[in-house]
Amino acid sequence: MKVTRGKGAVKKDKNEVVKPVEDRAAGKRKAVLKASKSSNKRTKNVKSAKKDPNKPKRPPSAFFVFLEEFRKVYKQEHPNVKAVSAVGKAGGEKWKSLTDAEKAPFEAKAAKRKLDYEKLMTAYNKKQESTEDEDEEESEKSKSEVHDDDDDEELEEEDEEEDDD
DNA sequence: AGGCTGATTGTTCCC
DNA sequence: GGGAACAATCAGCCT
Repeated sequence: MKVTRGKGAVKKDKNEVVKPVEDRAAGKRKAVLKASKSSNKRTKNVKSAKKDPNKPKRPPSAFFVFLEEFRKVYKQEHPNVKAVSAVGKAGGEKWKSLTDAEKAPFEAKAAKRKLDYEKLMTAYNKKQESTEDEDEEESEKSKSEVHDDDDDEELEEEDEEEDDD
C-alpha cells in the first residue's frame, strides 16, 4: 500500500481552508507526503533507496527548538487542545512575532545541533562510500563499529549567555 | 493493533 | 541554485 492512503484526516475534499494564510500558500507543499518511501527522488539509486541504518536525523531548526518549549507552555494554557496542528499554527504565529534577538538563543542552539549533525553526516557519507563499494552487504553489523562511549560526549551546555551589547 | 496524518517553519540534501 | 523532503508532536482515524 502506498503511504498516501485514503486517510480521512486530510481535508483535501474541498477547499476547506481552515485559515487562508498567504504565507503558508507561498511554499506550501502537498503535505509532507512521505513519497521518499516509494518515490525516492532524493536517492540516486534504487539500490541505495534501502534503509539507512545510521542515517542521522536532521537537527531541529531554530523554530523547532522554540516549538518544543512552546508546546509545553501551550499545553499548559490549552490542556484541552490536543491537536498538533493547533500548536503548530500557534507556534508559527508566535515565532514570527519573535524578534531576531528573541530567536537568537534558539538559533544558537540550532547552530550547535547543526555542527554536531555535520559530524554525523561526515561519518555517514564516509560510510556511504564503503557501502557503495560493497553491493548491499551490511557488513557494518559484522564489524564492531561500537565506538567506545567513553569519549566526552557531554559537551552540551555551552550556553553563551548573550550579554547585552 | 499498528501506522500514517496534520500544521508550523527552517534547514538540509541531492541534482 | 532550486526544489523537494523531512525534522517533533500526539491524538485521532483508517486499514
